[in-house]
Amino acid sequence: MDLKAVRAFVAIADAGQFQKAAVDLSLTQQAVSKRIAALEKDLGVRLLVRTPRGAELTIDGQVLLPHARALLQAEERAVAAVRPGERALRVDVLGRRAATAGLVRDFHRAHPEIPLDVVTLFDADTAVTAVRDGAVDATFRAVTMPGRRLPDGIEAVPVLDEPLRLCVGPDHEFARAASVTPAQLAGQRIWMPGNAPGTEWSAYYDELAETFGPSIDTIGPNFGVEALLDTIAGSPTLATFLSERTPLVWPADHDLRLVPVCDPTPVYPHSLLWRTDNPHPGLAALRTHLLATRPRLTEGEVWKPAWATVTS
Amino acid sequence: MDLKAVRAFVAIADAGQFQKAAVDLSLTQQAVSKRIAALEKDLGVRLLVRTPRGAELTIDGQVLLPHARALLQAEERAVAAVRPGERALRVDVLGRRAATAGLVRDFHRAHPEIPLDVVTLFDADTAVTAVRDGAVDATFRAVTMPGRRLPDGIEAVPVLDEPLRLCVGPDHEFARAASVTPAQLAGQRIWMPGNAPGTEWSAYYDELAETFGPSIDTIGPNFGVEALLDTIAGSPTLATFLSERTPLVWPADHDLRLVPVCDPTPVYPHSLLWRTDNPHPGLAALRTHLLATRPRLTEGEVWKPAWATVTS
DNA sequence: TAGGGGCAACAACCTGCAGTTGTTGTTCAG
DNA sequence: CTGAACAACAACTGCAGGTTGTTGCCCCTA
Repeated sequence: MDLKAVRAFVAIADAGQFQKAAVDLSLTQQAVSKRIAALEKDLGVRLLVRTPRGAELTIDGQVLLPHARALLQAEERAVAAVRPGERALRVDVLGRRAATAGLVRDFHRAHPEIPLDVVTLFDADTAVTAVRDGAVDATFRAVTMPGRRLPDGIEAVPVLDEPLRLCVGPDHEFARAASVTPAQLAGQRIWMPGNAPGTEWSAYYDELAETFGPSIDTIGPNFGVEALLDTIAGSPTLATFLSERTPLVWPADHDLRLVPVCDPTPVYPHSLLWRTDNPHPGLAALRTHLLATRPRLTEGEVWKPAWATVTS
Repeated sequence: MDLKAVRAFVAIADAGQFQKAAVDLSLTQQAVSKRIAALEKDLGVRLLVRTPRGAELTIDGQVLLPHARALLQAEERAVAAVRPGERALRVDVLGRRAATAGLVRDFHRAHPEIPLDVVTLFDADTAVTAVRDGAVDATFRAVTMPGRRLPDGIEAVPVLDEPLRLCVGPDHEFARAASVTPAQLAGQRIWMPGNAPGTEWSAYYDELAETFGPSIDTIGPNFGVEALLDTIAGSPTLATFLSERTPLVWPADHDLRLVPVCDPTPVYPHSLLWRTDNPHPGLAALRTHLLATRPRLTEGEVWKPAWATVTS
């Protein structure tokens, strides 16, 4: 299917005749005629009945018309999404399964009128660079990276401290525990696949392991969260960290437990980063929304990596 | 924007490299490379970063990808809508403002899983022919047309008797009447634009005028229902017929009245027509839904044209 | 460190299609 | 009966989109 032909079809449906449609499209009548002939041959149905006074839609034409308009609209949206200037608000999230993706979803529900594009960049470094260059308008990250400082003109505000939960199967040693302490995790095997080295997730878990002693496998093949939970559910020794905010379709036949971790509670500190002089109107709305809906900090003592402390 | 290029882009995003995408598309790597180059030039942004081990999405590429998929999906739906066989259920309604359009909307709400296309054909004759030829699966019409009989193999069942309401402005003689009788309408001027001669609407109002004596203008330019209501609201003599089921955005500043017509109540008899041997699964669902939600007949005496009486 | 493999871009060529101009055939209004 | 309006048909042309052949880059391995 050729979009130029579709555009010609819609133009004729609007104009009622080939001639006028051709003028609208800055083409000759013959060119329009050919486009329609090609489209009709493509689809195998007649779309227009040619009369001496113009053209009328056949039944198939009537049926196609709204779909054709939708198609052109989809094209327009696609082009607009990457058009420099006046494009949709672009937000980078750590991962589509992470809690920040939920925050963005909430924002979209609250402000459906603001066009939104969500991307996932490789690591905080890439994300900060992208924000600085204006390639994305905002990013949810744990600031700052170890040994790094934010570039000038980039602002950050903490929006969510995400407490970790230990996810274990029914035969695990902690399956019936009301809670565990990080100290109890020393020597445990915790599996966190899908965290590429160099990302701040990986750095976070590395520091957590170094501080409290569990062995955390942040590498290894990532076959998706379903496969991960499958493995956890069947193992008496393996565990993983999950957030209670992680939007999951919990498999009904897996008897998994989410055990809180306390004294201190390891939290993953999400902040919103943006460029101070970014004039995008959606950005201000996003900041306002996030601050308004920001939950209270976790009660009790929390732990986060030293490098992740936000000054604000 | 060229759909072939978009398809190449999505193929690369899925495959991770030009080479494999080219194989998937049954093209050479060079052709795919050219398509992407053209697309990038078109959009004015770089979509892919070429690496020695394949290609990765840029930020713009990440943003475009879901839009590109949506675009291809819209194309697929458009093609499917006119593909002979296994296409969506096609229903013809008298007009998108008429009550039958509301019935179809209700059906779609009740069965969103059944793909539906709505068309509006010129008159009952065209509609019945279309049903006979299989071009549409069902039509809502007033059967039978004067002097016509339904072709063999076409079945009809009455689904709605739509009572007419007289719509008048605040200065009209009947503006404060609780109801009027058709006999009272003798000599009144009633304006029903947009009913082309030869359609059953027109035939209906002609017979109504002949039976009870009002003068009904079924011709004249149709500037849309808003313009009609505008005129009615300002005139002390003009009136029009509306159905209370007509889905309208009632203009707040127009003090229009809908006066019931009784003794007898003129009703517009909508029936569903379909081809007995049409195997479309959605058709059975539509019939079932309509019969289940069919309202009781209007109370009191009703009037309808002799030719519109349904034998069932 | 050299060599081979894998990948994408570049170059040259070729086919065909999309556009143009010119013309015909049909219908309708005056 | 004639002219105007409209769409289809015919012939020509240029370039877009494909092909094959080749280069250049990077990475892995011996």
